[in-house]
Amino acid sequence: MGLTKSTSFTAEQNRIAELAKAFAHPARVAIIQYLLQTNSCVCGDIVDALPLSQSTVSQHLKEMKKVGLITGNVEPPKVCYCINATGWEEAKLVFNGLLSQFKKEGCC
Amino acid sequence: MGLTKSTSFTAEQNRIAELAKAFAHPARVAIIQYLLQTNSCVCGDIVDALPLSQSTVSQHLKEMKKVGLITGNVEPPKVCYCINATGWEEAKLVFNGLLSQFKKEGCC
DNA sequence: AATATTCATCGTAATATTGCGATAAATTGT
DNA sequence: ACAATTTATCGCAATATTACGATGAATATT
Repeated sequence: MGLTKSTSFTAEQNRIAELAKAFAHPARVAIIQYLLQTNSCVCGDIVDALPLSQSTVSQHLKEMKKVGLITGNVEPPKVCYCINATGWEEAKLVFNGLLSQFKKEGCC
Repeated sequence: MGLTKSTSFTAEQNRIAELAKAFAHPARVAIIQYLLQTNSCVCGDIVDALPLSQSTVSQHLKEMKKVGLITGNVEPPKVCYCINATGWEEAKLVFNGLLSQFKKEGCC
């Protein structure tokens, strides 16, 4: 099965894949769009805005935080989730860099 | 488990997620980079360039073709895989559109 | 027709992801 | 201390993904 070591690929390839995963599920996209569109960014509000349970949303948030795309500021008893400017800039660089490489004078 | 219907989310959210999946695995990224960097784009060459079996590479190519990011032109007995200009433009629009929405005057 | 080449598909196995309910942890307010 | 609120984590189940070898399909060559 999926026993491909990440060492089989370059660090850049692994990083791109990692960042892309943060966008590779509609719930994640919905969360990101919600964070972009509001200033509230409280976890509970995100849960209310999505057709998913609190625990599931929490997991998605955790994953996106792990790759550096969002941050979670504790404001007891709540947690304020936001886009992480640093990670977001990296994503912009990475995706723009990749997507701008195609010149349509292609082969076939 | 993963019983979230895609109908729970907007068509746009599903499409973004679908396109992101094409970039969400290092092998896919490697394939895309290979296609960007060469004009050869023959399936066999891609297989040789990756640490994966022919059947596995074929599956990845199939998936990326399904979402419209690449094309496969049959040139018996070979198949020439290329970036699909239309799908690529859509990906650029989609990701640029999303990534440009963040203004750092954020909340937290 | 038989063979060789190239790629797609099938069948199967291993792992990863997604999801939820239940429960734990942390803090506030009483 | 006790209850209430909010979020994280655990444990489990279902599905999806990834991977490979084996086999099949298609075409070109002999």
